[in-house]
Amino acid sequence: MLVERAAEMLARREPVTLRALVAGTGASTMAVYTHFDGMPGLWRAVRQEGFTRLARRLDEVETTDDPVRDLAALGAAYLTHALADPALYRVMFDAAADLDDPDEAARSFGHLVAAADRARRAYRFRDDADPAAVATRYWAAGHGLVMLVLTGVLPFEALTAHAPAMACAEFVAAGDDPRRSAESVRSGWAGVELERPVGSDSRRPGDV
Amino acid sequence: MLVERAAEMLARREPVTLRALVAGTGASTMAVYTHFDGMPGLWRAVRQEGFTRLARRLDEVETTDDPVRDLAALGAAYLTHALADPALYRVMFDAAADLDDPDEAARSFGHLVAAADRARRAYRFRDDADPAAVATRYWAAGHGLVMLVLTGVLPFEALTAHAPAMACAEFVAAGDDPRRSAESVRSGWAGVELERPVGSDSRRPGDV
DNA sequence: ACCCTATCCATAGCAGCGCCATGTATCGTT
DNA sequence: AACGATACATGGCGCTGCTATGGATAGGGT
Repeated sequence: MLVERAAEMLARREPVTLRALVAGTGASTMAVYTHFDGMPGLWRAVRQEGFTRLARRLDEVETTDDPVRDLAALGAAYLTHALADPALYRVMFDAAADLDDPDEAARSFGHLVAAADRARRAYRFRDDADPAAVATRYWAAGHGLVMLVLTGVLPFEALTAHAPAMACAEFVAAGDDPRRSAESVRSGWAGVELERPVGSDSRRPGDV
Repeated sequence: MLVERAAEMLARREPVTLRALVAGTGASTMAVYTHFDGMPGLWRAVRQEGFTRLARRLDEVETTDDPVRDLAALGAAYLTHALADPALYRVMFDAAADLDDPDEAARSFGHLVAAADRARRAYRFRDDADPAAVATRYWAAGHGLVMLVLTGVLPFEALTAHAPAMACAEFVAAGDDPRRSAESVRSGWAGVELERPVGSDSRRPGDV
């Protein structure tokens, strides 16, 4: 499939051009137009693929009786996804509002909202802590951190140095006890080993 | 100057191409090569211009005897800068690690570190709260939020809905009292009216 | 006053890009 | 078996960033 091939080229840091994409597949450039309605359509499909992979990864995070731990685990899975294919992650959020099926992205976000709501019902978060708001802030914080790392502004080590603390900050702000929060986050991150991306990403505007 | 012109075209959402850039200036395409060493060099200069404008904006934020308020005010100025020219902000962080003068970006960051350090010395933050770490987390959180808004993932209203709360979360995590923190943030945001960008940004990969 | 040198820029043309009009082949339907 | 629809290969268009070449201008040394 051309979308997978595009994702591979993205991961290999090859420029994803129309001709390079179809070369070797036996297909011609027209295939991109009949199936994706041109390059913008292909990029849209690639973004969709990125969100599909993310959803798959978040689906695998198991639900425990500690919802704050689950939130931390979801965050760790999210960062793992971003590091697994940094170029794909950047493409995902280059125009994340333009997807074929926005519901898939919403479904991933729903994992966060559900966990936040469970934390509220378990009296870890305040009763008036809006789960959607907590999820949004948690997500935005993680997105910002990982983006700064992927663009080379912050070093790779910044992820492990700051991600758990930032998660804790949001959870405590939502009402969780600081000590319990720290313990849950530690537990949610247990076994997660973030892997440094293969090469520093130094795209320029105009690159893919 | 070609850099200002590029920034204007960016703000007008015109595609910034080499020929369109020099058209009307009397200059020819070669000027970009003698002065900027090609388009990548021009983009680097545009990013630098973006960080210069940011630094100027942060310089104007006054220092008071409430360092947490100052942190909030710096954050508000940062978001104001991002909204003043969303396209420029996106270009800035497209390859923010590649600048002619990285010290300028560091100087802006230094404002945050200095304010965090003053908060620590004023016993608002814990004594072991590393000012650089606090500044980094605060920055990452704000960057993530504003990026999600600029890419159209979150609505404009998300800024005012979440930015102060996210700031508070970081400050409290650094040791500040929740009530005092909320009051300082409110004070730092006083008078700041974020303006919705002119049009929703719907770039695609390959666009500028 | 002269020329030599260095810098800058205008011209024109290159290869590559996304895109699409056209003609051909292949498939499923009746 | 004949038809209609869909998918694809070809070739070329206009655009992009880029650069080799040559002309113009200014500054300094003799």
